[in-house]
Amino acid sequence: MLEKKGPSSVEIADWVRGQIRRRRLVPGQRLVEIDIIRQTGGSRFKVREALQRLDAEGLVDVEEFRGASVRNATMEEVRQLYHARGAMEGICAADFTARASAAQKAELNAIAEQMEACVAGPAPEQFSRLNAQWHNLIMDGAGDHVIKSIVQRLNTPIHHLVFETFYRGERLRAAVQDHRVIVDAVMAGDAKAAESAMRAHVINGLDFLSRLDESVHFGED
Amino acid sequence: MLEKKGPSSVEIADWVRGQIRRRRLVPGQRLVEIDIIRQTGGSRFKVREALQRLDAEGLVDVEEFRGASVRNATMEEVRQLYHARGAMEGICAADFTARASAAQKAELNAIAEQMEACVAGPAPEQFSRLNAQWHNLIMDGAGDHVIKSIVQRLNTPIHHLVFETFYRGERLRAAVQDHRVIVDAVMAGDAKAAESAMRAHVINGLDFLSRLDESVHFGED
DNA sequence: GATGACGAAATTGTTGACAATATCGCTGAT
DNA sequence: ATCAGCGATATTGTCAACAATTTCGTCATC
Repeated sequence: MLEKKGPSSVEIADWVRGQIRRRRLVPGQRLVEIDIIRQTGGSRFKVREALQRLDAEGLVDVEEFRGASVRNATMEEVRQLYHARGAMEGICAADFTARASAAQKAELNAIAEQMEACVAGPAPEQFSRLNAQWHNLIMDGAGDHVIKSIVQRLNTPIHHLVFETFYRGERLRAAVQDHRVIVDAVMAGDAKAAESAMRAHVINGLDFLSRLDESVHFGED
Repeated sequence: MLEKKGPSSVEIADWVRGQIRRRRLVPGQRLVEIDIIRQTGGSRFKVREALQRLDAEGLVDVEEFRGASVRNATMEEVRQLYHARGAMEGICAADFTARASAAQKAELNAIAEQMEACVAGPAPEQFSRLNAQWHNLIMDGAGDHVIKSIVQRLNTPIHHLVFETFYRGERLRAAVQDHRVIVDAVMAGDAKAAESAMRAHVINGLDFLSRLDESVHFGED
């Protein structure tokens, strides 16, 4: 008999993280323990452990006697997160160039081509999925697992922002161009060029976001 | 009346982190809840919350029914942590060049000069303290608080390794030279040069460590 | 003497009840 | 009508007892 054990604190933390990524929980919203218990089936103890984890990750803010709430990033914090991410993914691009297998490099190119074909399409979800695949492939092929986990943690608070940008056609076209430059550098075996191109690519995303921010303010309540 | 409350989970986590940094707790060592309760005065609940936090930070490893133990970094993990740190501190060096006040830049130079005078001295602790001050000043002056907190988290598992290197005179001399190059770039207002010099400086530390690792193996039990 | 089963001790996981605190609505006086 | 004070309710913090699991020592057997 498989007795259904309740979820572990790690699984509960993953669940909350997923809710935040899907925008079912928005910045500033309070996380009431009872609600999480009802929705995940976990015990109160495990829920509180999970919230401590998320607080350590910087994703939620736990205040004494006032509970947890989803942290909301200022534009300056977003800027720093993007710069950090650009630097880390740049390292991965260089390592990918030097260490990835031929098959992985071919797949990188294949995904980039799929994205090119997808630019005109109406579904940003598809594009976003391919984009995630592409970036993950680089970090995996580089063998930089520690850096990958850091990047994923950095990304969670700004995940929805990244997704927002994919609703704009111009951003899609720019991203595809950036990817082409990076793939070419990788294929040519030029690690330094791949690194700086990847870094520029991420910073381009930040610039695009900054311009959006000037017209529509994300950070407001 | 100030009733002395027990330490919070954050304070307990800080205590454990400090013990690990001071090498009173070494990699692989098991962290028994009872012992931490006795030494910190915290309740079991808070101790467990603290251990979850540290697990989320990647500093300890919590296994089901087997408790927490200090995580033991492989040389490959150390390599990635150094590369990540180099990239992040590089960003800070560039931002420092662009954004720091004249007073902060003068202080940066002053600390560098103190370190130069300290090279011949017998106390690596003094040098290590100045080094930490110098690196913190750059991150503070750059205004990159988010990046600073990431760097500090990355550093904890390798803190003792960084300290080890300061026992060797040749490393001290090399570090002082690197610092001079960085300070000069900052003073000249050349952000790009400051960034690449800072990055090279951190990677130099890694190289030194790698050479040490070939003769003396740190990672063994 | 080596090996495996068994059980006691140590350690961690879980639960529920209770205390402390904040939040919000209500009452009443001005 | 407005606001201060007060109390009820919701939520979080704490603790102690109990259950589950691992670990280690013991003893019998081959």
